Order: sequence, then C-alpha cells, then structure tokens
Amino acid sequence: MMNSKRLLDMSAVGIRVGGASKQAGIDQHAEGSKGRKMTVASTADSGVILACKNGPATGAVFYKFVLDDGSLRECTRQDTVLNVNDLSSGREKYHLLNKAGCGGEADERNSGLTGILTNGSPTHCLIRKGQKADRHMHSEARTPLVPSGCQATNGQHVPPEERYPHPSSQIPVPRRRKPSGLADKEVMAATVLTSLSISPLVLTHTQTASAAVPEPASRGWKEVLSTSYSSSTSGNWSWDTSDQSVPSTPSPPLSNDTSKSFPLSSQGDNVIDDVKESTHFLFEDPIPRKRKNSMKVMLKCLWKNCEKVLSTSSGIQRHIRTVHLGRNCDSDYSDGEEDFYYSEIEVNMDSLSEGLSSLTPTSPTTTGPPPIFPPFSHAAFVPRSEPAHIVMRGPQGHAPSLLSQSAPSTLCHIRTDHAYQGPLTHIRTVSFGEKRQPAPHTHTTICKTPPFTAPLPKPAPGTRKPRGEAKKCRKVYGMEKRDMWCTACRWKKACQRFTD
DNA sequence: TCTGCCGGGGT
DNA sequence: ACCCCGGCAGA
Repeated sequence: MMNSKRLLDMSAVGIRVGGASKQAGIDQHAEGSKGRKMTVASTADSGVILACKNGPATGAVFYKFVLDDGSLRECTRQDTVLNVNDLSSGREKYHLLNKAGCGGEADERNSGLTGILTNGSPTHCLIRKGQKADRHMHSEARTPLVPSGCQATNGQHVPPEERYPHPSSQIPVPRRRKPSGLADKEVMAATVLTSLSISPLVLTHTQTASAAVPEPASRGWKEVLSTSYSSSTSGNWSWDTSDQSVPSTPSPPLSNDTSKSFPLSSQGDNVIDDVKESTHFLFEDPIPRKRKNSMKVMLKCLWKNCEKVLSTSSGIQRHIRTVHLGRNCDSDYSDGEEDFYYSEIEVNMDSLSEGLSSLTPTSPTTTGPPPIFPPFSHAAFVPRSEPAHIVMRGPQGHAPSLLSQSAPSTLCHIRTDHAYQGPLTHIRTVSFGEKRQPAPHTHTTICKTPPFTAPLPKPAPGTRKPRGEAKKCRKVYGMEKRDMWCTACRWKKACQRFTD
C-alpha cells in the first residue's frame, strides 16, 4: 500500500509519488472557500514541495514545485495529467493528477497521504489507514484535518480541545445513523464486498485508470473507496476494508500510538468508525444467547448513585442520555457525543418475582416511568460481563472530554473468567475495545470501590459453561495423539488451548 | 451419539 | 498439584 501511488485530492489536485515508499507530510493553509492556498510538503527526502493556490475569481489553480535540485516550477490546473518526471531531476517520478470535482467523489482509495486537505468545500476525513500523523505534518494542518466535512454534517462547531478522542478505554459506538434506504445499504454492502474481493493490484490499476474513466463508470468505485476512509461527506457511513474488528487477526498495537495519533490526526476516526459499525450492530442486534432457567439479561446503569436497570440497550441509553447527560427527554436526538455506562447483568427473575412482580421490565418505548429495581442483591443479580462503557462519538470523533471524566468511578471488572464469556460479550467482539484493554486506565479491567466486590457466589448449580465453538484438542489431535492435548483436555477439563 | 467439561476422587 | 474419570448436558 505504501508503495502504491499516492493521490492527494485537494478538491482538484492529486499528487502521485510513484514507487517511492515515503510518507507525505502535509501542510495546509486554508483561506476559505473562495480563495485558497494550500501547500503540500512532500516526502522529506524527496525535496519536493507542492504549492497550490487558485484565485477566487478565476478558479485557476497553480501548482508550484520545488524540485530536488532546488528549482521552482509552476504549472496550471489545466495540466490534467502531468508527468513531472521531465521536470524533476529524474530520480523519482512525480505525477500530478488533476481530478475534476471535489468532495467525496474523489477517488482516495489508494491515497498514501496521511491527511486530506480541505478547501472549504465539502471535504474529506481521510487519514491513511494504519498511519499515524506524520511527524512532518505541520501544526497548521491539524485543525483543518479534523473532518470538517463531518462538521458540516451536523452543523456544529466543536472546540478544538474536544475534537480529539482522549485515549481512554471507552468503547465508541456508532452515532445514530440517519435513516437511509435499505437499498442503498445493500448496494453499499455489495459494492464493498466486491471491492474486498479484488486484489490491491487490481485496485491500483483501476485507480490509475479511473482518471480517464467516465464518471458514471467510476462513480461506484469512488463512492465505495471514498467511504472506505470515512470520508463520505454525509458522515453516515464508514467502512474499512482492513478488518480490524476481527479479534483473531492480530493488529499492530494501538495502545502506544493512539495517544499520539488521536490528537494529531483523524486517523482514529477510521478505527472508531469501524467500531462504531461493530458496536452498532451489536447493540442493535445483539447475539442471541441461551438463557438458562429464569435468568434474564438486564442492563444496569453504572452512573454514580444510579441503580437504574432496564431491559434494553436503547432504554438504558435513553435513560443515560436523558437523566445523566441532561439531554432532552422528548427527543431522541443525539449529537453523537455521549458516554453510556451500563453493565449487563443477569437477573434471576424467580428471585425477583416475589417483590417485583409488579415491576416487570418494560420497554423503553412504553410511556410511563421505567421500572426501578431496588438495590441489587447477589441472590438476584449475577453480573455477567464487564460493564459496557459506551461512548457515542461525534462525527468528528471527538474526545469524550468532560463526559468521560464525570463517568462513574465504580466500574468493576466483574467476572474474570473470560473462558465463560469469550467473544460472546460485546466488548470482546469490538476490536477497538480489545486493543485498548491493556491500557492501564481501562475501565473494564479496573476495579475501584466496586459495588460488587463481595465474593461472587459460585454460579448457581446448573449454570454450565456453554460449549465452545472452537475445536478442542480432542478433535484437533484425535485420540491417537492424546499426548498432544492440552493438560486440561487430558484431564477432561475446559480446554485451555482452544479457548473460545 | 459425540463431545466438552464439571465435579469429585485418588495419588 | 497432578491426574483420572463418571456423568451431565449441549450439539
């Protein structure tokens, strides 16, 4: 990917550095939508600087190059495809791709840039996947690099200090997507799948050709590819071809980089958006699990001094939004920057039935006050999983800021026997949360003044660990190679090698 | 019926 | 602690 050509879409301009695996630093000076002046500092060792400006009236674009030998060259936008090889010293080839249009139509699929410049028009939120903000990136570029296109989406202006996600353990969840046509989603999904099935080589070729492909033919690609980097100006869709949400696929650790890259770039947006999608589906469509006996999964608000228990995630989120976040009770509106702290618990309805027979959980959609359960008793509540600390991030991928700081401090890792939970808990299915778990401040693993610190009662008789999906030693090695089994398997205990 | 694994016992 | 196994329960 790094050696793929690089396209910088400055609403009209792409710069392609062929063959060079260097990371481009970006400097940007935005001067509004009319007059604009942008400067791109290319690779440090290439010595190439591209300056772009256009006049407010003429719209003519001039590109200024500082070549390796120090000479200056200028060209105009009309040079649709300019091979700068003949301009340069010949050591490297620099291509200029002048792309028509601006905004999300640009093909950014193979962009090797760490950021996309904005120019006042609907802009991108493009950060090259897997790259943190380049050290060459100038400070001036940072703020504009915040996906201003997304800002335009909700029309809100957020102070800069709130724009960048604080590297915390919070699990971001998707902001509410605006309803869109099902057909659109299906088309999008199909197109994304199609794009995934095509090798990067083909993509590169397609990308190269796309400059000359008529718009209708390349539009589908461009839409998909642009959304691959969360650059859709609508801000309603994001997808990434690098499946970071698969826990079984080891990814480069984020723990160290996130703290740096988050404040510096919008790279986190991609990741966050990934998680957003994952968690969105997880919450919208939780994996059905077997419930034994009369155990029912409830969601308990973990806000301080709040014992609210609701039966649905939407209900608990609404509760948090309205009660703790002070949102408008009447509106389901979410500005996308909310912290949701709640824990999934199992409620023994039998134990509750005596005193709470009249307080059966109600759907949050029903009018009237939601049920409030009395303080928990361990006889009735069996914590099932880590508390779900959910952060609704804004379109800018802002830091949770104050909301997180006011978060409950009593989060507790309730049950550590992950073998019993495995990927079943929604936290563990979220790659982002998974990566962040080692963070020392991870809420889900820190136990402070926990409300459930009392020795947990053993699982009630009859509660058995659900069978794992993974093949165990017995199946993998067979009876003949029993000596290759893990010890637990040999002892007919829970397999330790192939945990779920 | 196969398989995972809990619970219990033996050393 | 290590090892084994009866038996339960899910697939």
